[in-house]
Amino acid sequence: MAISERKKKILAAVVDEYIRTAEPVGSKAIAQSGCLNCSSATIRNELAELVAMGYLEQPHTSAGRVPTPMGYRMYVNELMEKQKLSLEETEEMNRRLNQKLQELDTTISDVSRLASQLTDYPALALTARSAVTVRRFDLIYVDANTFIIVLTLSSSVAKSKLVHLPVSVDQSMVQRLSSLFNSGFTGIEENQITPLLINSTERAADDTMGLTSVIAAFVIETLTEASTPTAYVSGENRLLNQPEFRDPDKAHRLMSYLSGGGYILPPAEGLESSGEVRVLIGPENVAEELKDSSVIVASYDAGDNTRGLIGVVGPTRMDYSAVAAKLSFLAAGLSRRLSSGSAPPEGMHNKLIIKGDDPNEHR
Amino acid sequence: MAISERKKKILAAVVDEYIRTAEPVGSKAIAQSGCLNCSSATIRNELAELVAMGYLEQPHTSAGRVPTPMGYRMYVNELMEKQKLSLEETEEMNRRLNQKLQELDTTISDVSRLASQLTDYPALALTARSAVTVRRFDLIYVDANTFIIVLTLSSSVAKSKLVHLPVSVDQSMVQRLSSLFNSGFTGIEENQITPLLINSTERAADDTMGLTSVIAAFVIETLTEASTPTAYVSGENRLLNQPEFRDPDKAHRLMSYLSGGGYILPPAEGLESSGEVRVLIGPENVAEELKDSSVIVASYDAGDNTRGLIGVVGPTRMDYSAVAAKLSFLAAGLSRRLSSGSAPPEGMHNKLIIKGDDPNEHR
DNA sequence: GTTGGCACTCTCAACTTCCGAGTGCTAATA
DNA sequence: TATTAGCACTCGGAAGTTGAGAGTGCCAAC
Repeated sequence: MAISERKKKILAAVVDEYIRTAEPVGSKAIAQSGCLNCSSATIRNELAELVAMGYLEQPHTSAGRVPTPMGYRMYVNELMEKQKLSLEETEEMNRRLNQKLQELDTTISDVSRLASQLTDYPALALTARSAVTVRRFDLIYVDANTFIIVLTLSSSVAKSKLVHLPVSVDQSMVQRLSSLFNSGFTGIEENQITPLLINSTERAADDTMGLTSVIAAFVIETLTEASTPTAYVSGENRLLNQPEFRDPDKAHRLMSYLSGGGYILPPAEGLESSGEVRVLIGPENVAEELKDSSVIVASYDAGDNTRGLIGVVGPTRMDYSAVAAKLSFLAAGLSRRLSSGSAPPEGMHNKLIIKGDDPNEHR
Repeated sequence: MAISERKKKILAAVVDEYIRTAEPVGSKAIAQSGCLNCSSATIRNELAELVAMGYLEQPHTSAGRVPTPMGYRMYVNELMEKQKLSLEETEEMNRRLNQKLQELDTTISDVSRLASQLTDYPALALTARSAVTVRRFDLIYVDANTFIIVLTLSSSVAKSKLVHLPVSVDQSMVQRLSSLFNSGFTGIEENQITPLLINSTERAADDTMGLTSVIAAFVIETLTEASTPTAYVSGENRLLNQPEFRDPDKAHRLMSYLSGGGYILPPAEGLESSGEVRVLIGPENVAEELKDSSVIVASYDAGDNTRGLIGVVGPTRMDYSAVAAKLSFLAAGLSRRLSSGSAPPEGMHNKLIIKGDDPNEHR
């Protein structure tokens, strides 16, 4: 059965009102809201039909109506007015985003924190790096017992490590290893680093002290770390602001789940363009713990064909429109700053390093 | 007025029982617990006096007694039996500690998570690095537009950064800068890096492209970061396990405070030897938000004359004895692994890098 | 100094009552 | 045929009531 225009309006009104008040919505409230010119009785009839159709439900006879997941779905897909952020809001967000991105390194987890602050829901951020390889090796000889490994990754990040040795090495050995690693270990992914490769390098370098395996271990570690998606969760405690989580047990369940990490995300994969937003309502989530919560995620482009996610978790009664707008904005801002060219994500703070900043900015 | 031996026993019994059950403790319960041979009436008399002395209080007439902060303080200082960890417990903790420390980098925040898991309270870890300087500079020339900065810090950690340039530089310039920084910027603290110093270096290097300031900025950033204490909080949500935080508002208040970072710690400074434990009970805390919670912290030695803290937060009704034992053990373990010599905290995973591992281990 | 006994207090859980919001239905109306 | 006004009915939740039980303080006896 098709849903009439008026029913849509009524459904939208119910969802809006419920999002605002967290209380079941009665026919009278809708009649008074003024967007329809008809009496509460008419609306009651319509409401009854919307219940029959599965868009709404009643907690009990003679309470107001509450949207079902199906109702929210309809709302998200067709009814809600896509919220435009006000000028002040975008400025505020830009300001804070810039501020965050000026700090180094922990960018992504900071953005997750920012998302949580802006939406007042728990937020999560997921990096999803794809294949990373070593582009270049440098070994710096410090003294007979110490050298530094410097790896330049395909993602244009340099990682280094200081190694102390219980035995002494000479400079020529370090040099030999450096060139061997540069030819043998660059451009390959972590899973292509086999014991065989390590052994042959060790023999070729005439290394009897196990230096090769130290270096190889660092390479494997670094590549694994760089290509493993990690999830950052922040603001779990904001859940307690929501009336539906006044039950400490319920809140605790979800919060532990969230703290546990981001097993939330399998269903959220497959977002294409950055800034695109996906909404998962209640039972649409695969995780049991999320079956009566909603997740909103936006994807961002981190360069190198990799994309990450930022999102928030809340009760099904979420302000989908506002949250979606904010996340989308954040994701887009993040993409602009991270993806363009192959500039390193960290430290765009200096004027000199201007590669691929926001193309809309005139400088 | 001095407190009699029997009163101490009774007080200890009340605290123990209250820690166990979170319910006010009645005279009968103590009489039956069997550690005193006297009737409940006698105990009632003693209890009344303990109330008068300020060690206990009654939520209302005709409820059992509950310890006051002063009562807890007495308990912690004199009465509680210092809990010994069982063999299984220490083994389990060692196992997990080793496991954590094999992973790199995020060690401290991992240990905080571990502390939270072990105690089932929210935990925090604070690094408190002191003055850090650069010990050595290396600039690696990659191509005309790219070079890598490698800083070796006095804390025996190497930090690196890949720099892309919009202009081209020649190798000799990079070399010049490298030696200038090595002579001018090593061994000094962040606050000694003045615009004057930067300017003179710039002129000496004949650098018209601002490379000097890029490098200097990275140095400042790195030193600042390395010497700024950071706090990691984990397991905030475990608070909800405690009956005293069943009120979501109360829980929320404390959790937000914790998520905000570690302003908790000023009062906890001044712990000397590592593994030493300090207990702050209720109003002894300076932070308003902690006035009816307790904090237990243990200090660890991170080498280089720096010490950090790990601790947990919970209701005043905490199992002080068990928690203190566990934290002390964790802190000691952490110290052993971090402090000895100047071995880098990260990556003890390889047999080769054996500097200053647990001296009790025979290998 | 210790104990048993007893009257008293106060909380908490269970139960009851009652109000009002909101419904569904019916009959009247446009 | 769609809408509206009116009305009886339902049900949840707040407020009030009650009773049981745990625990106390105090007194008199040991």
